[in-house]
Amino acid sequence: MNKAEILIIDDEPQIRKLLEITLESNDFIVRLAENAKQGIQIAANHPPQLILLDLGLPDKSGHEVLKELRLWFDKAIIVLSVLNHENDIVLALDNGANDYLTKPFRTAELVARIRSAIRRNNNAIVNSKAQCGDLEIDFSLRLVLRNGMTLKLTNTEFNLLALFFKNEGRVLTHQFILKEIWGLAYQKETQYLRVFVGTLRKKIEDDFHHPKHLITESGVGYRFV
Amino acid sequence: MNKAEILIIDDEPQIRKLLEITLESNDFIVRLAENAKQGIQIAANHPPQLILLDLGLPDKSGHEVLKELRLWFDKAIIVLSVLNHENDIVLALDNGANDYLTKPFRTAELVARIRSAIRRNNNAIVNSKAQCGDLEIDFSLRLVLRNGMTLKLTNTEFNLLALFFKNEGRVLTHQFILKEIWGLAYQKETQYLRVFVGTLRKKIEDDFHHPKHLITESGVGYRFV
DNA sequence: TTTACTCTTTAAATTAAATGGAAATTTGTC
DNA sequence: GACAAATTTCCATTTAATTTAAAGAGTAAA
Repeated sequence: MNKAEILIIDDEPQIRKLLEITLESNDFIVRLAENAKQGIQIAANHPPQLILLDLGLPDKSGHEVLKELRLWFDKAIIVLSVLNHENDIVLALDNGANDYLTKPFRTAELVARIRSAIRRNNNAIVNSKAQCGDLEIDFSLRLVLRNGMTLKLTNTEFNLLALFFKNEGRVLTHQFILKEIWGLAYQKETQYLRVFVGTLRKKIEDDFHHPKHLITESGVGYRFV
Repeated sequence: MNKAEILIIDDEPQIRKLLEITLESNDFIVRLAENAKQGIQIAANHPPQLILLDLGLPDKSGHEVLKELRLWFDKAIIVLSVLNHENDIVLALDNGANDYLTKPFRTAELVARIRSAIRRNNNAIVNSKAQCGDLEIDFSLRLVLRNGMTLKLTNTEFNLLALFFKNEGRVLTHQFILKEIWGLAYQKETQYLRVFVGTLRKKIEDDFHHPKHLITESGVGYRFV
C-alpha cells in the first residue's frame, strides 16, 4: 500500500507542526502550505489525496479558497476552524467540504475522519484488483500483470494505467487525464501524455502500432478497453 | 429532482419526532425505526439514501448494527450519539460511518452534513444513454452502437449526432446546429453541416440515399427520428 | 412540359490539426 | 557520478476539417 498524500493549508506554525508529526506517524505523506496562494498552487501541481484547510488564512477567506478548489479538485477536503458558528459549518459543507472540525480538535478523531474520507474516495478501488483482457492490475500492491507476468512500470505509467482501468470503456479527454495525473497546472502539456501513452503501449500492447487496449480518439483523448 | 429517503434508527421518541419534522421540512422522505432489529429490516426492504443511526439502542450495540449494515449497505450512514468519547468516534468511523455527531446536535448542521453525504454518494458516474431504432448512444462513454456494433465516429460527427439525439423528433435549423457545434461565428457555413450530415448518414443509415434517421427539412434544417 | 432557379447531396482536393516516434535534455535519487 | 525517470524538442505521419466543384432533386413560372 502506498502512502496517501495530504496537503495542509494553515497559517499557524504550531498547528502545521503538530499536524505534520501526527499525520506522518500515521503513515501519510504531508505537504505544507502557509497561505491560500501557496496552498492552491501546491494542490494544482501535486494533487493530494486530501486537503486539510484552515478557514482563517491571512491572504484569502477560507470559504473562497474552498470554492476555488472545488472548481476542479474532487478529492476530499476537510475544513479546520476555530469558528464554531453554525453558519460557517453549513456554508463550508454546502460549498463542498467533506467534513468540518473545530479547533482544538482531538488528533485521533481527526486521523479517523481523514482515514474515513480517503477510504470513501478510493471506494471499491482500494485492495481491489481489476482485469481487462490479458492485463491485470492490483491497485493496492501497485502491480500490473500481463499474461501472468509482472510488468515493470514507472510511477507515472502506473498512475496513468490505473486511471484508465478505473474508467474502462470511457473516453478520457487529454485535459482530464493531465489534471488527474499531473495536476491542474499541466492541462496544456498534451505532449507529456503522448509520450507516456507511447511508453505504456510498448509495455501493454502486443503490437503497439496497432493498439488493442489504449485507443486513440482523435481530437478528444484516449479510451481504454 | 425526486426526494431522498432517510432512515432514522433511534429509540428516543422525542428525537425521532424532532428529526422527522426537521428532515421532512427539508424535503426528505423519512422512515422511522425504534430499535436495531426494525432498523435493519427497514433498511433491507427499502434501502434509503442515508441512515441516521443512534449508538444507544435497546436491543443491540450501535457499533454492532453499524458493522452489520456495512456488510451490504454502501450508502451513507451518519452516527448520532450522546457519547462524546474519542474511542467511540474513532471506532464508528473506522467501522464505516460517514460522519459522527454528538447529541445534542444543531439541526442546521445536521441537515448540511446529510446533504453533503448524499451529494457525495450520488456523484457516482451517471450513465446517460439513449436509444433510437437500431442506434444507441452512450453520452458518458462517448460511444455509438448500431445493431450492437460500435461505430467509429470522428469528434465532430459524434457531437453532431449527440445533438440530434438530445433533440430527437425536433427540427433543428441550420443556424442552430452550426451555433451549437461550431460556434456563433459559423452560422453562415451551412456547407460544413451538409458535408457532416453526409458522412454521418453513411455511417448510421442502412441506405444513405434514403435516410430513415436523419431527415432533411428542405429550406429549414434536419430532423432526427 | 420546359426552363430557370434554389437547395441539397456527393465526391474530391486542399488545408489544418493532431498524433506518434525518436532522441536530447533535465531532474531527482541513491 | 551513475542511473532511472520525467520533461522537452523536433519532425514525419496520420487523421480530420474545410473548401471547392459538380451533379441531382424539387418547385414555380412561362
